[in-house]
Amino acid sequence: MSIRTRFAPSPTGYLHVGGARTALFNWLFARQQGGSFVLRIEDTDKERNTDEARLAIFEGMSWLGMDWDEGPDKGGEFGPYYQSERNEIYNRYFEQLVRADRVYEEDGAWRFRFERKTVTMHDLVCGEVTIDYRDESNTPDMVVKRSDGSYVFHFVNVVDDLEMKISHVIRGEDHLMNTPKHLQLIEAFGCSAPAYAHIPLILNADGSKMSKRDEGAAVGDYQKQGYLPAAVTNFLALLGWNPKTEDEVFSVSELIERFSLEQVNRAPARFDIEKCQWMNQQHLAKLGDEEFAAAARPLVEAAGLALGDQFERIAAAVKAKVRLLSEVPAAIDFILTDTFDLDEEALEKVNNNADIAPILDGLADQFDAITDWSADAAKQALNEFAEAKQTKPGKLMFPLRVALSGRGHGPDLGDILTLLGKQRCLKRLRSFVSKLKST
RNA sequence: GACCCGUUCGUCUAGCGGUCUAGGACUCCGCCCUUUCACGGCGGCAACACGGGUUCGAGUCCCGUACGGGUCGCCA
Repeated sequence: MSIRTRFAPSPTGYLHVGGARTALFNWLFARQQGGSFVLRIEDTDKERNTDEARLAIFEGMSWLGMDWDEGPDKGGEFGPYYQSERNEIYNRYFEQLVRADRVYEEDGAWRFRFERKTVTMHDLVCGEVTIDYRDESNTPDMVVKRSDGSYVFHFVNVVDDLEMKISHVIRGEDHLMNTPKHLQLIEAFGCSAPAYAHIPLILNADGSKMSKRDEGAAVGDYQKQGYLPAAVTNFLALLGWNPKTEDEVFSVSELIERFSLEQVNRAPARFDIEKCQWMNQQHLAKLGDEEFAAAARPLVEAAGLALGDQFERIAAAVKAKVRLLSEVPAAIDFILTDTFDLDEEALEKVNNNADIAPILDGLADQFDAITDWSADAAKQALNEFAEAKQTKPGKLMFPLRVALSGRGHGPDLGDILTLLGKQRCLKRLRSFVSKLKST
């Protein structure tokens, strides 16, 4: 029996992180088991479907690195993979229900007649769950075909999973109560059911249900804010699943290797953006300089900054210092351009030392005397100067940092000195001194 | 309301009857490293929802209560 999983979103909005995580669990499981991962678009709600939403699904999936073996634009043995194109198949299955007298008409719609008995499912995550269908008030016969002739979700979803030979249905817990309905339908078709695994939902930080519109709900936003797909994947995987080790930072292939449905939790998890950012920082730090520069480039360009020919080195100087790639432009703008803001707080800190202006002025002279500029040469000059002034070099480094970069945080001072070069350092130092005097 | 599922630090979680004076991670705080900024290292604060059982022994099993989530559509 081959392992086949699927992700079956409906194109009615952007790709939601909850949906992405469902897709991820299916994808990880399929990849680990050497099975197939199918993408099926459930576009039966003509009113709400949009092309934009359909594209957002493809883009989100691709960005996160979840490739599908069968699906739209890819084809496969069990297509078509848009439900809107599968009507003949549904008609066939519906006829079967008619012949077996399992459906009846009501107001033009067709209802499926449940068997009035208890239905037990064996969920891979939730365990054994029994629902009593003898209680008719709680489980009214469900509509499978609308009065306009179209089929509803429960029907098409079940038919497609059967037709596409899906072996494991991994979906959100919001479908748990639907499963006995699906089981009854499958039984009526005389087929055997796939295995089910219902994974807990993702909640907002305050514990409320996470839905569209909520902060951090759209996968596309993570891309815009400069998250690495591998970091988001890693974070999402750890929400409701644990790898049984104390490590938390995993590459995608490590996740595939370790994933297991048995280790999926049953309680819903809250979405903690702080930890997600930390995770991103961890993944960012593991990148090579070249990779990091390539990942940061589009965001720096989008900020309207000219890259210059030293971009890779400049970007590398802040690699271990940012949590999000979107922080990169503001972290290096003072190197790429000469017009940048002076941080008031940092300036105030420097001004706390009333005697600093003449000292920095003297340091500028010292720098000016350097013929062969380098970070080491500049630091040596700084040391000698500090000694002459009977102060510690460390005392001068923060003011120098602020003078050169306009802020208190940033790349290593040595990197700043090198990347800026002698002339720009001198100019900034002098102009900063004049600002100090005038304050 | 009915029916399901759940409940360990603020958050993500380890724990599957004794090894738990409950472990790890994020956040926060302190120290160290760093002549600067970070990274990093070390340490600290902080949890078994509550009440009954079962048991020699319960965070771990059972039952209630409370709380949270889900589902009750001709949406998916």
